[in-house]
Amino acid sequence: MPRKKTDDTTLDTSPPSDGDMLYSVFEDLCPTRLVLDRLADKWAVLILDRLQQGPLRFNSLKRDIKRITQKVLTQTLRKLERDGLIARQVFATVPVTVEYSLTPLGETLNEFISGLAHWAEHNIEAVLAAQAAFDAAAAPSTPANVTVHRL
Amino acid sequence: MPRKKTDDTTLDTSPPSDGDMLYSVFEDLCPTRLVLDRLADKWAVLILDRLQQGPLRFNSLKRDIKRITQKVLTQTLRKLERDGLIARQVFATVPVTVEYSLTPLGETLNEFISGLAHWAEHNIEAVLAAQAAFDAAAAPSTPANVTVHRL
DNA sequence: CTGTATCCTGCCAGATACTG
DNA sequence: CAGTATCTGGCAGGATACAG
Repeated sequence: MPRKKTDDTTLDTSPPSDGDMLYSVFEDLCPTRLVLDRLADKWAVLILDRLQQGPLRFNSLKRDIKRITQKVLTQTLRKLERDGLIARQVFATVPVTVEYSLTPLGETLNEFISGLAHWAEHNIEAVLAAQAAFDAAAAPSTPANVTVHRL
Repeated sequence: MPRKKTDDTTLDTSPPSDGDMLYSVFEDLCPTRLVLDRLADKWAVLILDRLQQGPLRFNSLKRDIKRITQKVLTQTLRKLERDGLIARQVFATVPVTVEYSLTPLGETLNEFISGLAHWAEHNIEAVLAAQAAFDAAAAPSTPANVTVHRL
């Protein structure tokens, strides 16, 4: 069976379509949302990151990205290929060889991811602290000198 | 009932934990992943964007972000609050009033989102073109002078 | 107004088996 | 080696009802 066109994760059918603004995050066909949806995919980011160092074969990726299944790896690679972020090259060796690499477009996106990673590492402390504070306030299991009575 | 500590979407229990690298996207507790997981949330980005113009009340957000349900709005606001990205202020008016606003941390993150939006709008043409080319190659329903025979 | 509590449903990741 | 096909369970997200 030939490759089927899997239109999922691209756009959803927005029934009411009550909007009259164009190209907004509030619209379903917003470019930002499309990109965000790609970045939303944990595995996609992992793959993009992995390919930063150069082209890799299918099983190399599978080995590197531990705990990813063949199916999900294939699906994610297809999506990235479809978006023009990675390139797929087949070599007619005896057991066929397939190599994946970043396209120029994929490289520019990767730069953004790097920037985001930088932000994340720079601010992770603050986020973690905020979470701890929030949790402490919400669930004071034993906040300080408070005695908890249980039946 | 007091607010419960909802630890979902924060970290998952990684059973094998086969990694010996620290702070990598390959680790589950990678800062980048944490941030990415927030951005992955469609509604979260929408809220962050909405708050860019200033503080908003719960129902304002609900009205602005069409098609979001109360439950999901509340959940998302809690997550963002927990991460220290937005602040929640309660006014003891007769029907209680609650206002949400960006924290400084949230504002810096928003700048990154803006950058990403810029990239998206700049490159959406290329992505769309790549998708069209991919689909055409994968599903040549009637690519050119090809006759399709059906029973 | 600003939530919480339930129930319900669809979709997607994971596991598994098979193929060129 | 690099996939495809199929089944399944869990859970995020929607709808709805109710409450302080």
